[in-house]
Amino acid sequence: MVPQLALYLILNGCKLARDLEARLVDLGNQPETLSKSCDDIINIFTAAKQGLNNAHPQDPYLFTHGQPSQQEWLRYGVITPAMDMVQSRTSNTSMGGEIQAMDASGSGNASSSSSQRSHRSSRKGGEEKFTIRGPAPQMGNTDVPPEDNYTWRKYGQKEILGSRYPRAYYRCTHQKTYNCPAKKQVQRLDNDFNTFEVTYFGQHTCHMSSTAPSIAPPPPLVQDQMIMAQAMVSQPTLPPSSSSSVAPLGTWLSMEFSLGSGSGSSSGGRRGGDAGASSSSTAAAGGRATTGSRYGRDVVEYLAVADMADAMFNSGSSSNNSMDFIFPHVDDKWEAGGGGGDQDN
DNA sequence: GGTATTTGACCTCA
DNA sequence: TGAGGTCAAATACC
Repeated sequence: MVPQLALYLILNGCKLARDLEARLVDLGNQPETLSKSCDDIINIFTAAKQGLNNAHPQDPYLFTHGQPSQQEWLRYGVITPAMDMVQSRTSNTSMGGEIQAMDASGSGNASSSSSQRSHRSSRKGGEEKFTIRGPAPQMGNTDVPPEDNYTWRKYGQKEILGSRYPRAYYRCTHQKTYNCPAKKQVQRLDNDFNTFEVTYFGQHTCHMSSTAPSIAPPPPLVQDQMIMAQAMVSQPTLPPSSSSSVAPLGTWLSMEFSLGSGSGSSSGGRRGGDAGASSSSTAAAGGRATTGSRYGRDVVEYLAVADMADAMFNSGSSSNNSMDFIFPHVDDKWEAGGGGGDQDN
């Protein structure tokens, strides 16, 4: 029996390879990018291989229960700082699955001196946070942070001392309506323009409110699972020689799944016309960073994500391999020509 | 008109 | 005191 997640990784590795092949001509004069893409693919297959090697015959579906134990992670052979991070997060997950604690900002490569600085909020009360990293879209608008199925409103941007790129500040769109304290900061890495570092603060309470929209954003558990998948891809058990904890092409795969077959949140947002042209706040050229999506789209996206996550991690006894459910979406996306052009995140 | 982003000013804290 | 974080007026888009 093959762990489903290993299959997932293998398939994603194949897709990354195909993607690389398709872009080979364009990247012919970009050895660094090529090298990076190769690393990504190698990392994914390495993780998959280790997963296969460490899979226990009696435990074909490792993540059936959604929240694997430390032992399960270890057995799977993919325990890494990121896994540790996820593990700590899941272990601190309450019934509602809210984020309790996490700070992985120091676990990766030092992105910038400023990023090591404590945030204002953490100065105040040690507000819990967690950081994830991933590549900016390589096609289309590369300035938009990845979609995470919550709706965010940008409320500020700041040049950070020692950082080449500004930091953008977002808070939950429902902050006022539902008193949701969730926030996030998005910043490119100094040494890697193509990589975003997204730091989340606080817990989303908007989906808990009895008056909140009937269809809420994905439950944190789903997000945990998504992050697990990201971490699997971005933090395979490779020697720490890969100084970067970033996995450019693959890290946001699960995020991209959330885009479903649509053209990305931008098309559903109020700036549909800016699709593909919305820019970061720095690229002032008229566009705007559309970080959130309207609920109308979120509904569809969330349901798709939830179903896929469920299929990925909870397929358990089903003989009907859920991967068939998952990857057609991926294929759609892939075949959409890297459809990034229309995607806003 | 409603909702979003931009951006300079202000606030907070180490 | 200075850097990071937030506010809020101005502006843009639907």
